[in-house]
Amino acid sequence: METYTIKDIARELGISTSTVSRALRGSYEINPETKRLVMECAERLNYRPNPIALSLKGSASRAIGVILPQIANYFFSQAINGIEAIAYNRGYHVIIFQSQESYEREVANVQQSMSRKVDGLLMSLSSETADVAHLQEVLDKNVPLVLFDRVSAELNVTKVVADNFGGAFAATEHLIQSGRKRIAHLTIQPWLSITQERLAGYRAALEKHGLEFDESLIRYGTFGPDEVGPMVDELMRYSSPPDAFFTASDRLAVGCLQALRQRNLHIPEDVSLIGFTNLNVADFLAPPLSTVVQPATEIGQIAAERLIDQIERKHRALPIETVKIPTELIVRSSTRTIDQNEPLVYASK
Amino acid sequence: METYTIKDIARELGISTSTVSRALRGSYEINPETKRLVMECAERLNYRPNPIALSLKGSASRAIGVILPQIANYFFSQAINGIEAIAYNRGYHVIIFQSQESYEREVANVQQSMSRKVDGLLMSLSSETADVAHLQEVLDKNVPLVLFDRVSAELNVTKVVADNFGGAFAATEHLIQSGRKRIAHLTIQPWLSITQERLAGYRAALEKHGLEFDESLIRYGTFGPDEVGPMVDELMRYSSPPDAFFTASDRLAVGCLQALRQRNLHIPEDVSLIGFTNLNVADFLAPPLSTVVQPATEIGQIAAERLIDQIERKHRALPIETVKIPTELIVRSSTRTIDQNEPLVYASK
DNA sequence: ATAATTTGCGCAAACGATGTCGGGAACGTT
DNA sequence: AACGTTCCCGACATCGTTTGCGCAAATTAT
Repeated sequence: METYTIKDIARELGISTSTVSRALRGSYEINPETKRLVMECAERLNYRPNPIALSLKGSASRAIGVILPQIANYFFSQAINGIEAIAYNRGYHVIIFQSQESYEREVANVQQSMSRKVDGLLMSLSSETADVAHLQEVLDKNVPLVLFDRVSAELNVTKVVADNFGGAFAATEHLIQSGRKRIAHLTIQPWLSITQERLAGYRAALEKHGLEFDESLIRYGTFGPDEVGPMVDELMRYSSPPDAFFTASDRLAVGCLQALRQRNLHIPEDVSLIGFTNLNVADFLAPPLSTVVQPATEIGQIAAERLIDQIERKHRALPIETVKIPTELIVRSSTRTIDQNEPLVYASK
Repeated sequence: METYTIKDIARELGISTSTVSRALRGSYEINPETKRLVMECAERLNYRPNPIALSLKGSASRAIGVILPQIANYFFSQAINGIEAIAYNRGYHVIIFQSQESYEREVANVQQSMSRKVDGLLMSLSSETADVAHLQEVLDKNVPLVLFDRVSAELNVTKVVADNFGGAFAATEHLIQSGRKRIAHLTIQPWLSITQERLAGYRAALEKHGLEFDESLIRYGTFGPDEVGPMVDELMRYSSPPDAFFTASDRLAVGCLQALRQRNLHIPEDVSLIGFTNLNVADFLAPPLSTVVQPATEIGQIAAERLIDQIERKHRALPIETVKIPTELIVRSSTRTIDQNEPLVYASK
C-alpha cells in the first residue's frame, strides 16, 4: 500500500492539485461533481494528508504535546489515559514527552514540541523547575497552554489541579480524629505548588484541632532512591517521635511503608500511615493503605478538554481559570484507631 | 526568543541559503572561513533546524516511534524508561503511542508514525492484533522495526523478549516443589507469543515432574474489568480444585489476589499464587507476592539499541535475531509451603 | 599565455499541502 | 452586442531545508 499524495489524485483525474485540495476540504467553489470524483478517488487510493506538510505550512497539526515528569507513575499514567481519551475523540493526537524531573530536559521538550508545531501544550512541571521563562515564551507565541497538577503561580494560564488543600486537610484531620497527635509530613520539593497546598491543608487541620504545627516534623524529599529511610530514622529518634506519617506521593508512601517495615515499626500499632497517592493496589498492601485519591483520569480529561477548547476557539479568548477537582479520602487499616485488645494481624478483612 | 531559519542566517551574512545549509552540515566544499562565520552566526541566533522541514524532505527525523498497548502498566512504563534513556543519549526523540489494546488504534498509530516520518518503530502488539499486514507495510517501506515483548512469529524482524518459557517453567516448578499439584494458569489471549511461550514453560515443568497437563485448569483472559472473579469461581467449583494459581500478567495477578480474598481463600494456606509481573510493590502486598520478574527496563534498552543500530547502519543489513532476556524468579510468602502448625498471619516478616 | 582543474558558492527544484491570484466559460443585464 | 457576474478551476508562490547542477574566480598544468 503506497502512500499517495494530492498530486497523484490530481494526475489520476487530470485536474490541478489546488482543485483536489479544495475539493477535499469541501470548499464551496468546487463543482459538486468534481468534489465527488475527488472524494471517490481519494477513498480508492486510501489517501491520507501528510501531517508534516500541513505542519510546515503552519496550519493546525491536530496534535497536542504532553510534557510531564515521569510516565512510570500511577498518577501520571492515569492522567495520560484521561488526556488520550478526550484527545482521541476530538480528533487530536497526543505526543508525550517525559522531563524525567529535569529542568533542562523540560526545556528541551518544550522546544521539541514547539518545533513539531503542536497545536497546544499540556504540562505538569518537573520538580526542578523554578523558572518558567520557557513557558512564557510558549504563551508569547500564542500557543495554548494548560497546566495540571504541578502548576506555577507565575503563569496566567488555565490550570487543573486536585484539591490538594482539602485532601491534605481531610487526611490530617482523619489522623487526628483517630487519636494521633504527632503527625509527620513527608513531602516533596517545597517550591512546588502541590507541596505548598498540601502543607497548608495539613497545617490548617492541626490548627483547627488545637495541635501545634511543628516544623521539625516536616521532611522534604527529592526523588532519590531510598531517601525515606534516613528521614524516618531521624524522626523516630526524637524524644517525642511521630505517631503518624502523612506522605505526599506514591513514591513516598511506598518508600515509607518499606522503611517502617524494615525498622520493625508496626502499622497502625506503632504509627499510622496515610498517603496522597493513586496506587491502585493500596487495598492489597500489608496493611491496606489509607489514601487520599486524586482523580487522575478526570484531571487529565478536564485538562485536555480545556486545552482543545482553547485551541479551537483561539480567536475568542476563553476565560482563564483554575479548576480544582475534589479528592477522596479512603480510610483503610493503616490508620486504624488502635484497640489494645486486638491481635496484631493484618489478615484480609 | 524568536525562531530563526536558515534564511535569516543567509540574509545576515549576505550569502545564499544553500551555502548556509552546507556550512552547517560541514560540507567539504565550503570555505573554512565561511563555515566559521555561519557557525558563529547560528550560535548567536540560537538557530535550531526545523525538524518538520527536515522530515518533509525525507531525511532523518531523529525520532523513533514507540507503539505499545498501555502506558499505565508497570512493565510498559518501565520499558519506556529504558527506551528513552538509550534514545536520549544517542540523540533521538521518542514519540509514544498507545494502542489501548485495540487493533484498529494500532493500525492508526502505525500510519501516524509513518506519516510523521519516524526513523524507526518500536512495537509491542496489542492483544487484538492477529494480522500483521500493517507491519509488513512498514518493512516494505524500509523503515526499521523492532518488536519487543508481544511479538509476532510472522514477521522477520529483530525481536527482544523476556525468557517467557524459562520464567514460566521456573514459576511452575517452584510451585510443584513447594508441594502443589493442581496448578491453574490464568493467562491472556492465546494467540500472543508470550502467552504461548509461558504456557509451554508451564506445561514443560508439569511434564518434567510427572504431573498431568489439564486443559481445564487454563483460563484465557481478555482485558475486561473484573474478569478474574468468575474464572476463580469456576475453577474452585471443580471436584478437585486447584491448589495454586500462576498468572501471566500484572493485571491478572492483582485481579486474582482480589478475587481470592473476596472469596475468603487464603494465600498460601488454601492456594498458592505467583505472578508474571513487574509490580514494584509485590513485596508489600498481603501476602508478599512471589513473582517472575521481567527485566522491563533492560528489554526497552536493548530494543532501542537494536533499533538505532539498524537506523544508523541502514545500508548494511544487520543480522535479524531474537534476543531473549532472562527472567528472575522471586519467591515470597504467597507460595510458601504450608506448615500446618503455623498461625494464619500475614504480618510483616 | 592558454588551457585545464579546482575551489567556493548561488540558482532552482524538490518534499506535500494551502492559499492568493487571476482567467475562461457561461450566464444575465442593458 | 457589449458589459458585468458568477462559477470553477489552474498557475504559482509559500513553508524551511537539502541537493544537483552550473558558473565564475582562483589555481595549476602545459
